[in-house]
Amino acid sequence: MSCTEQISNQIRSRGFRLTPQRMIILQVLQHSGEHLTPAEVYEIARQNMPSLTETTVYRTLEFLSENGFAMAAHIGSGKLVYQVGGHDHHHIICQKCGCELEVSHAQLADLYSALEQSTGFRLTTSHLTFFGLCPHCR
Amino acid sequence: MSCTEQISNQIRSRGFRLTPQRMIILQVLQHSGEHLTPAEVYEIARQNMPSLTETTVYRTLEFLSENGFAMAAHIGSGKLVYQVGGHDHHHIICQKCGCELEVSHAQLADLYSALEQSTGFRLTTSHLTFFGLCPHCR
DNA sequence: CTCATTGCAAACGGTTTGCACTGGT
DNA sequence: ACCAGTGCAAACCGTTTGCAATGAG
Repeated sequence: MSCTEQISNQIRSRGFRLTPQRMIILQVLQHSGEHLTPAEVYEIARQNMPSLTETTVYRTLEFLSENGFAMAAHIGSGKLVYQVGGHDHHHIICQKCGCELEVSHAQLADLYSALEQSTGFRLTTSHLTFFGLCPHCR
Repeated sequence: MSCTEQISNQIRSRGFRLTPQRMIILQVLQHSGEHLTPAEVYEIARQNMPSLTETTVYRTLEFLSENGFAMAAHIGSGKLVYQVGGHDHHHIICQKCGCELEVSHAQLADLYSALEQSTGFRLTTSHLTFFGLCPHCR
């Protein structure tokens, strides 16, 4: 059973309705693997379902993240993005040229446990964005 | 000479004009010590200068951060905030009750140098926001 | 059949822009 | 006197909302 099917079943079994809109948006997120803005999701999903509205994309993304089917994160510049699955990673963005580098969550694991210990919080942040100057621009 | 005066002189000596609006906005940032949203700056500054417009606040804050007189950062929920000085700190926000905890930059210093080493970037991020559950809500 | 979900259109909040006026240098 | 900086009003973009119609269960 594909991963999308797993989620589909969960949606139904939790008493929500599995609409074509939800399936397509899920597939878009799943297929891209990356984090997408609502506008990006809309653009892609629309190709399979021209009748889809942006409103529904917003509502569906909120629905998915509220119920743990997708994750929402604020990426640099304050844009909201969504992604499925647990591919935890972070970004470093160069302030000058705009290039991006991915940082695995493993590199932050120590920091996370140290912070959890010192603050008592249980951390769930799924995405951090660091800014700086890349080797080329510094 | 006060810190505001230092900046004032720098503004003039770099060929920019030192307007009452810029002085008041600088004082607001300096006095608060915290990071403020443009709207908050506007609200406070307006008390001393009722004729001040929100447009000017936006343009002045951009001017200040572009020229290194203030720092801009994206805080959780994608809001843009500004602050003066180098009071580097970060926040942990509880997803449930919304309470905030300040995290000193010292706790992240090790991570920063490790990241700089492994990526070659020179990091300048002035503010990170972590999300999680506070001791009370977890 | 019922109610969750959708589409449409309109409102919203934060931010940006064009343009004429003002005031710092 | 000149031009950087301001105020005003209107545009802009991403997001949210009210309401009637639809379609999944």
